[in-house]
Amino acid sequence: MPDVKHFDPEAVLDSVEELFWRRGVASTGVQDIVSATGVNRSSLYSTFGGKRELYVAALRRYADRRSGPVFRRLAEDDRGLPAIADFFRALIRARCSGAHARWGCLVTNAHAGPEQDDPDVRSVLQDHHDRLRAAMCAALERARATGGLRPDIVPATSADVLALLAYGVNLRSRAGASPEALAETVTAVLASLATRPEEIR
Amino acid sequence: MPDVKHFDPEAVLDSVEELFWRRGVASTGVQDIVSATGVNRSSLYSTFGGKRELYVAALRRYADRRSGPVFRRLAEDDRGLPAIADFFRALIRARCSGAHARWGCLVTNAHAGPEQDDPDVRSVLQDHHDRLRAAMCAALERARATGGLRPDIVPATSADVLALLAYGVNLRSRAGASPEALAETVTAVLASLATRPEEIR
DNA sequence: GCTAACTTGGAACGACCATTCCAAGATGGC
DNA sequence: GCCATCTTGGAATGGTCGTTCCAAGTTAGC
Repeated sequence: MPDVKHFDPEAVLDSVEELFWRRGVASTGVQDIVSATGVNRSSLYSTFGGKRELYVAALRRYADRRSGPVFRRLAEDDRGLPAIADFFRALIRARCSGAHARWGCLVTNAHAGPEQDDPDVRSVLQDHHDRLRAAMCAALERARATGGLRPDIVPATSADVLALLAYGVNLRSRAGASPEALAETVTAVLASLATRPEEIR
Repeated sequence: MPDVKHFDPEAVLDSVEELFWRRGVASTGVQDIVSATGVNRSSLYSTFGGKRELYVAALRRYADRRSGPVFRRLAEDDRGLPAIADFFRALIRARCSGAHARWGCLVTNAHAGPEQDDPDVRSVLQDHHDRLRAAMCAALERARATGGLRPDIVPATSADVLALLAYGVNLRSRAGASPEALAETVTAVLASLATRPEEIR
């Protein structure tokens, strides 16, 4: 009976995610979203709530659709350390070149801003962190199973190390760190985990 | 001949540094600075320039007076790995408890915001990063000299690892990471560098 | 005590902020 | 074609933003 929406909310969230990712929450106004999407303010507010809700939705979307699949692939990859090496290779490439070069990671960026003390945001951060750690841990356990991990390495603890390392890569890539230097840093960490250096590939 | 300043610019910068540190650049208005310092807008503008200049000055001050001495102490400490362990112990304590708990590091935070593409800000970030790496590298070379470092460890590369780790600690502590978990993560990295586990203390 | 030089208080600026409101428009079922 | 129902356009809200401006106040040298 009623009128139907004249736009695709999912497509709007895509644009919003990109805006917040590239320019940050504080620097992105509702007007910017209106301009970028072509959707009217009223429609934005009636559909999503407000700026805060838009940000949380975009953040959740980023964690689900961008980080999520990557983490899942890592967790399901049964090669062990080479899987982790590939993860970091792809990460560094995405952070330093291509369409999103020097944008960092939306979730990582959220850690550093005032937005992180919003409970909804905080829960996305925690969830994201747990999933990253779990994926790392799974990959390390594969490495252990195939004998690729040094005997004194504890997967759960080293998963934390690798997670923090990923945040570091996300951060420093924003300031223009060279992909080569980042790759060397990552390789050094992986070498400290491997029984044989060639394990990392 | 002229009138003299009725306030201490250094004291103002102290307050400004704290405001930007705690609440972030974007969320801190000039009005907040006026209220916190009691110094009039006109005086602020005629003395410092504007908000951008105030932020850059505060950031530089943070790097010089907060990070600087800590880096210097680390670089001059001749104990090797225990010096690095102490550095991280103090870092974690400062980030997770006390007056600045969960504030993170002003320089680390600057990486994630839109302020980082200001050339002046960028140069502070680069300088800060270089000094952190150099201090880590110096400490690692001491460890090498005293035989505390595994033979396959390259100080310069591991310095990069430790620097990224420090950024990771700064970031995650903001989201409420437990000091115990962070300490365990750091210990795992240090253990991978040491010839003998007891080297870390 | 006068004056030149600088600081200070406080109002005012225009631009932008997120949000609200309502009349006008569009739609699907009858 | 009509109506109930939702969406849309666009103006308007009150607030805050960073910055500017100028008159009034304060000081040191003469």
